[in-house]
Amino acid sequence: MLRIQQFAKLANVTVRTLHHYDRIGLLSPTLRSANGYRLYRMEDLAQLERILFLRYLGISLREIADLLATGAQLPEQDLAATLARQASVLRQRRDGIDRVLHAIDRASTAMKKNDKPDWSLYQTILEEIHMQETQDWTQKYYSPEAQQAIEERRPLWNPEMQAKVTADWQQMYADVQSAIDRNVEPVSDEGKALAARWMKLVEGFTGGNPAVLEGLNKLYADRANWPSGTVSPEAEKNMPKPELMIFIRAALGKA
Amino acid sequence: MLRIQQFAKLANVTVRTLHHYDRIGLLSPTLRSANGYRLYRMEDLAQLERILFLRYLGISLREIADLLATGAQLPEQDLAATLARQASVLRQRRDGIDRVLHAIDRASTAMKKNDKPDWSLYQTILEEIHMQETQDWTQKYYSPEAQQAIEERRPLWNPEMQAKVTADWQQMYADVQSAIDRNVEPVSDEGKALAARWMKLVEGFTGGNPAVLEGLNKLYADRANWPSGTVSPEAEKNMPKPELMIFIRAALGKA
DNA sequence: TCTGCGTTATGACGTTACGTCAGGGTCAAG
DNA sequence: CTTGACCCTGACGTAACGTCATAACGCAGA
Repeated sequence: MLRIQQFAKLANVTVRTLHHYDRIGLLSPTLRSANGYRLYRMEDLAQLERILFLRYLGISLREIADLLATGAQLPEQDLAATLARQASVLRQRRDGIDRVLHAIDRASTAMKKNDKPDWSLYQTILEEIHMQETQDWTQKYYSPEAQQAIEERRPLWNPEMQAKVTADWQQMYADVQSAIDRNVEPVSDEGKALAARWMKLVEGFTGGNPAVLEGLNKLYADRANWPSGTVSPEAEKNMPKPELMIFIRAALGKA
Repeated sequence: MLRIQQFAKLANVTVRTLHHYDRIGLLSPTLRSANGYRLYRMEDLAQLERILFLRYLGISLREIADLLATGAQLPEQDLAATLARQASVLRQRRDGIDRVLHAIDRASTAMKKNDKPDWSLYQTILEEIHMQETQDWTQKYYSPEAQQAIEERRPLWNPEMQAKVTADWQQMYADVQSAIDRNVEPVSDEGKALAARWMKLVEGFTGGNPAVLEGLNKLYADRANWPSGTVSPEAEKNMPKPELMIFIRAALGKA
């Protein structure tokens, strides 16, 4: 039975933080004394520590509340698994920083050799930073295994490759649209051929890994919640229209 | 001559961000068109990239503005040095994450062996996280060399060592206070002996490294700006009173 | 018993770095 | 001459607390 300050000291947080967590319903003390004082127990400390760890991972208090609410039901068995998942998040972050460090190194040595104008120097570094930032928020969609798989295929993604893939998809969309316009049946031979070609392109990104595919689907399903600006206006135009997706799903016999 | 959206796209930021930076005076376009449109030049892009990089390092926009204002005067010569300093910040962060990862690992294997209550599991991890967080904001006081020196001496710091050092300092303060109470002259033999003992204790932390000592002094000099809560109430009591410092400085012939 | 200091509670405004409308001009194209 | 795509300037919203302000609680010493 600890009063708020004692408790705060144990967990290395401020009293105000505990007040805040109480107010937003993230962590309320198990009981109040007659005079209204918050009284915490060791049980609360364990919960608070879970919270603080998740906070360290960069998860918002809102999401932490959700995780803890739904996660509390789960059997304790996967505590190790959870820890492993969280470790993988940290590894991602560490590797991201490492890549930025390498970018700095490259820029630094490049600068020593030929005295380039310094502005192009930051260019590459910031590119790396931006990649890392966008990657950061996709973490919640991909499983650790999927992320690792993506990571392994990363070296394959250079600008020209990127350009070719974009062109391929453009052609793909055009062809499917054409099929729809011509009232081609999804289950026809042409429809099935298109679907096969589509899956082939998807495989180009997933590398045939089902975990990656699953993450990609989750990511797409939640596209309403994408932070605005993640998809540039021109990329927006390059996204498949829903009717194309419906056609392909039909051709695959999935709906 | 780019208009705001074009410019934003080049730097991978939103238009709103540029508006914000303009308003707070962090980055204003070199000129405005007759109709009031912001017009940016490549020169501005270079500046923005410097800003974004510093932002990535976790520096507040306010501090970035200060850095850029004072740093602009400096000769360009130390661009490489600046970059090196910034890289060292990132290395610190990466290593911090690494330590947390190791803590997770240790906790994880410990859990596999004997099924400890899981709450003690997070304890050690969070200790590591907290250390890393406090270390994070001391970065601005210590030079990269000093930080590295501290890092190297890190293994020496275990809890009992910590306890002994604290006790030593307590005794030190008491003895100096006693000397002051007895009206001992700072320049007397006793005063000089106390000062020598004091410096010896300081050396216990600095390891005799002048860079570390300098950082420590900066840190102490700016103690008015320490985020509240960094020093726990009891540690507060353990801090040397200003008169003690004055006595020692006098004994060292520094004032 | 009164006084004083430390602790606690609630309420409310401040902060950082923008996001997100709202209301209203600009400009080239159809 | 009206779109549609950009641009402007407010101005309020957000997240996770920090920082007072005000008031009651509690315990020790005079």
